[in-house]
Amino acid sequence: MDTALDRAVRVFCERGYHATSIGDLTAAMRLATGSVYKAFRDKQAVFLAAFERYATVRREQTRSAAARGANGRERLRHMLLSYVEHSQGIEGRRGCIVVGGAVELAALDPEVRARVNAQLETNESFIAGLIREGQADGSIPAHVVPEDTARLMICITQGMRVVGKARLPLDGDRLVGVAMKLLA
Amino acid sequence: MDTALDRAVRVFCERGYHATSIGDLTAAMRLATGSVYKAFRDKQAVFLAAFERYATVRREQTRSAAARGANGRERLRHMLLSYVEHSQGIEGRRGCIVVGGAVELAALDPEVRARVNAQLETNESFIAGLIREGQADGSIPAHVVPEDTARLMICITQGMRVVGKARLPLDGDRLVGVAMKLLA
DNA sequence: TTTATTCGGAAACGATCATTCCCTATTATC
DNA sequence: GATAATAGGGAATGATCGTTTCCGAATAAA
Repeated sequence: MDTALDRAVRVFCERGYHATSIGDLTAAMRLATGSVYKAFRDKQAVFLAAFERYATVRREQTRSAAARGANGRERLRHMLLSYVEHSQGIEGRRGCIVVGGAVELAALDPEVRARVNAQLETNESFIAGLIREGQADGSIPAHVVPEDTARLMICITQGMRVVGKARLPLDGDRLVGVAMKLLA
Repeated sequence: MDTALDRAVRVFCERGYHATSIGDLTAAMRLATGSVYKAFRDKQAVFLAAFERYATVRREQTRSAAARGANGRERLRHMLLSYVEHSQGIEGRRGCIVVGGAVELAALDPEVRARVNAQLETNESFIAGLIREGQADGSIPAHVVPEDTARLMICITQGMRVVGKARLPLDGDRLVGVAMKLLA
């Protein structure tokens, strides 16, 4: 079932919510129509489950990428680099279900909007935490405002997914090199 | 007709492409079904026309906002501030048709993807130009790389539209204050 | 005044959508 | 070994989609 959900994630990432038919889902999940409706109340429920699954996986990936840094500043650098990588190539082309949910459904579905907000705020808190760690270990100046910088970095990461979906190339080292100025 | 197209822009911004039915369009444009198909080949053509209309208006708004600055650095500051304002409140909630096109259609419609790319690259060139102006007038250090910084700023602006659509509040002065560090 | 033409409006079309229902295996229980 | 219960597969359903077609009104030409 989790593997079926992973396949649903891919379809929703690639095609978004409205362009994904139940037929697309059953084909991707290798499940019949009836089976999908046995497991989920309706299409929105499939989307919400896929959303949570995606968010969980991405949270872990982001955290493990950050963990590779030796101090707060380096952890932020690795996190940003990880975001660029995921915004590029096949995965970048496929897209992010959080960005898709925000753009396609935030205005139409309060339930989805709440999940998107929760995910964005969780990420923002994580980034702000990394900044504070950096200030504690001396790798980031004290005058950096964690909340403001974190919110701008959220804009950067979400924007990278948009640009990546449009297939503009992103150079990780150069982009992150510039972005690290925000911690000066 | 241009006023009808403006109404179509609003609907496509708010609901995206697939969630907007011809019925939604005719209601918003105050046109009958037949009249829409007299003026446009199909739904995609309406979207492309709305896209171009939106892009043109936004280009002018961005340029006139930038023009309020006395030097390159100040022009960039005003441009970023303008983007935050447009990403907030009613207009932010409504959304950006370029971001919507990128997220919802870039993977499915090569024609839309080409328009999105063109719009992003135009904006990026404009920003890179402002940076070079700032370097020429001494308001921006010479070691700033125009292309890399411009691409990151594109990520920032597109990301702000995503975050604004999710209805997270954005503080213009604080956000732009942080972003201006990229020009240090 | 009459005729031809253009323009907008609404009904009708086939296709596709999300959803429901029913049937068939398979497993577990007694 | 028989039976009840459950999970999965696929056809049927009503609604809605994008699109086409036809009709009437308004305008311009004759």
